[in-house]
Amino acid sequence: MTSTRSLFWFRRDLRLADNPALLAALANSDAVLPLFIIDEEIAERAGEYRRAYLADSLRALDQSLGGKLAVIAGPAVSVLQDVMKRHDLSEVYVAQEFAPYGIARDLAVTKAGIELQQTGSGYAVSPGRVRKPDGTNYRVYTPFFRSWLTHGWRGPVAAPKNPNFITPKEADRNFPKWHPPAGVDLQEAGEVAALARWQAYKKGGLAEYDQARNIPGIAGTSRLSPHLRWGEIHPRTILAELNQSSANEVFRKEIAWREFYADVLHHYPTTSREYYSPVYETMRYDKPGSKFTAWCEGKTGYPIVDAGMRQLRAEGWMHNRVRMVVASFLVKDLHIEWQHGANHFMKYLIDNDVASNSHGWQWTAGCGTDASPYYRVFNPVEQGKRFDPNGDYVRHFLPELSHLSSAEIHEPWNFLDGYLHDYPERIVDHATERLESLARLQEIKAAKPEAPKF
DNA sequence: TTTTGAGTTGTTCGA
DNA sequence: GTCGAACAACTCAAA
Repeated sequence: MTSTRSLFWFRRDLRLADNPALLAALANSDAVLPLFIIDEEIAERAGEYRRAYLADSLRALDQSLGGKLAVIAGPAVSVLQDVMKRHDLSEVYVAQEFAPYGIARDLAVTKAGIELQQTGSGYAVSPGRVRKPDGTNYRVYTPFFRSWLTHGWRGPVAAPKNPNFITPKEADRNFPKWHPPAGVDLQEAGEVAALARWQAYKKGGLAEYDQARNIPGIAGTSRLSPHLRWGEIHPRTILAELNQSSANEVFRKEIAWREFYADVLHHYPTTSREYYSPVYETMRYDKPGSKFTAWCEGKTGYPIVDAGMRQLRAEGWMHNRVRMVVASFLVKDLHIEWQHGANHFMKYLIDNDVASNSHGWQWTAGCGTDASPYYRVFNPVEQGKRFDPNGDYVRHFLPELSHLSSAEIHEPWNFLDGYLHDYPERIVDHATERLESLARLQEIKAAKPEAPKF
């Protein structure tokens, strides 16, 4: 019998535990070369934050593999062809990808004559699997969630035992030397860190998740999003350990939101960039200019908005409640199209998942899968007072407001010393822009019905 | 087919 | 300050 040598191509599944595709590679081969391909086009586009996180995650993965991870930069097709030839590898094992870029890349690989052995995906239920009784996909979250629960998923599988990995040549171990910008502290990457974070959160914050998740000033969320984005932990691993308590149920629903948005993007692949509700494309918007710059820099004059935008630059991450507030502000107070905000987020976020990002933005912009009958316009002052009542979050990211009391901090314009330390004046008046946004909505609502002539 | 009920995350207004 | 209704008649799922 001839020995079979295969390639395992790591992409968005940078882990050994609960990785059925990796198990399939090892089960069907005598030896497996683990490889990660650096896509230089993406690396160029990605910000320093994302790149630094990936570099950290690759180092962690290599450590788990006993120093046997090959890392090669270049176009996927030519790297695969070259590596397979040089190492005499006959099969390529992967987990299926569903984001537009991954789909296009894998299609190019397949068209070049390289067959991909696909097992599993980064979701408990792969996109496209949850269907209504009539076979069509869901467009509303709650019915999707119920159907997703009914569908169910397999349990987690253990990491491979005594795997026979091929040792790559030093020349094939080109780990990127990417670092975060000076003064930026990213959370630790890698499978070990992901599992440790999950276990600590399960023992600690999870029991209060339903209450604490909306308060950005405390560590009430799990911060597992970057780990899920890179597949350092699989959602199955998390779901298998959740119970029926209300806090666990809310957390399970957040996992399901990730799966819902992946499913929606799967069925409507252009919605990563285009309007899910096309009528919103006809709305009047303002071109991004100095106000957009102020938003990016956290200098809008609205404390909760500015604190969020500065957290993004400080940590490559932003609290979910605040993501909604800053997104609503960009679209409904500054009248700037959601794609500009989504691009900015993708550049900075270490959890940059295109499905969750684009559809999270579209939900807030009003053009997404929100089933609400009314047009939500977040009030940045009310949101600040309600979810950051002590001002802890604002104070942490806006030192120029740290002298203000919790009663003053969300409305510095009402207090004599509000601008003592050069905090910017408000760039717009929220009440005015809210009405402007509603007026622009009326324009498209009025234009939409094309009445028959007779 | 037609009908009925439900819909993540909100805000404002007036009692 | 608190609380319920209105928002606007919508879209979608499911029976």
